[in-house]
Amino acid sequence: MFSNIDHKALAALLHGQGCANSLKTLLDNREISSVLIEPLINTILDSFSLALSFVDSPNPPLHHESSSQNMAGLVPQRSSKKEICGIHVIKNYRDESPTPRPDDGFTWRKYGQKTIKTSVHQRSYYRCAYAKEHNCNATKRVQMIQDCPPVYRTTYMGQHICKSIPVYDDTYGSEMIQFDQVVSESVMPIFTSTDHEAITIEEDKATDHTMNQECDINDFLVAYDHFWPNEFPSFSYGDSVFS
DNA sequence: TAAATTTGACCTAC
DNA sequence: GTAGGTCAAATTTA
Repeated sequence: MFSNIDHKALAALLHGQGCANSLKTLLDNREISSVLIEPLINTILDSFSLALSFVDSPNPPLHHESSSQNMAGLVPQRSSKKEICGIHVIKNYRDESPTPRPDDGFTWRKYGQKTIKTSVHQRSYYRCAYAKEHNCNATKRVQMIQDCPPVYRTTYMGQHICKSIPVYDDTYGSEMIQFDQVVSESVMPIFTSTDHEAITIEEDKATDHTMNQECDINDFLVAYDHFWPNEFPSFSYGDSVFS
């Protein structure tokens, strides 16, 4: 089952989900008041930051002091999530485009490919192209998880410290991640980019039994084809910006 | 010809 | 012993 940290990350996400629901209710009722809305938005953003921090960082930042009290009880601490050589898994994205998207804002170099026992598809391994020059430890794994339509899972690991220039507008920061709507209580919330293009986040284990068992509540999938045709909402992770 | 990719071998954790 | 991850030589591509 989930670790204590996973529970806290989930709790943070659910907290943000609840606030997103409240925000939606306000908007539905045309109660467009900054006094009401801003605290909710701040709390939602903090929920994301905190949830990510449980996964990624021993010292998670809180972007909005104004709402940090709302997250009382969700004390950040070092994630107990699976580590490989001290590197934390960061994100999984599901790419429903015919080919895995290479232009995620960083330059990658393929260094390996393996047939995975639990999947008929091979898994490709990439590391940052500047791994040696800048001692950047960022890596990613790309694996097809479905033939029709082609679906790829990309798992990002480590942090980019190479300061490579993201393809997408850097004006998006972590604070630009926002909830647009919440589909249901049983579905993870939806990210949107700044043009409000919906990005579905699915909990992985419940739906993908063909993959190997690397995913937990912290790993989620994003429909790339919803994501990439528009400006990718880069989000900060420590000193890195993930796109 | 340099850079990128492929692929079999090797290493390590379980 | 097995499986996943990485290395590095060989091969391909621009």
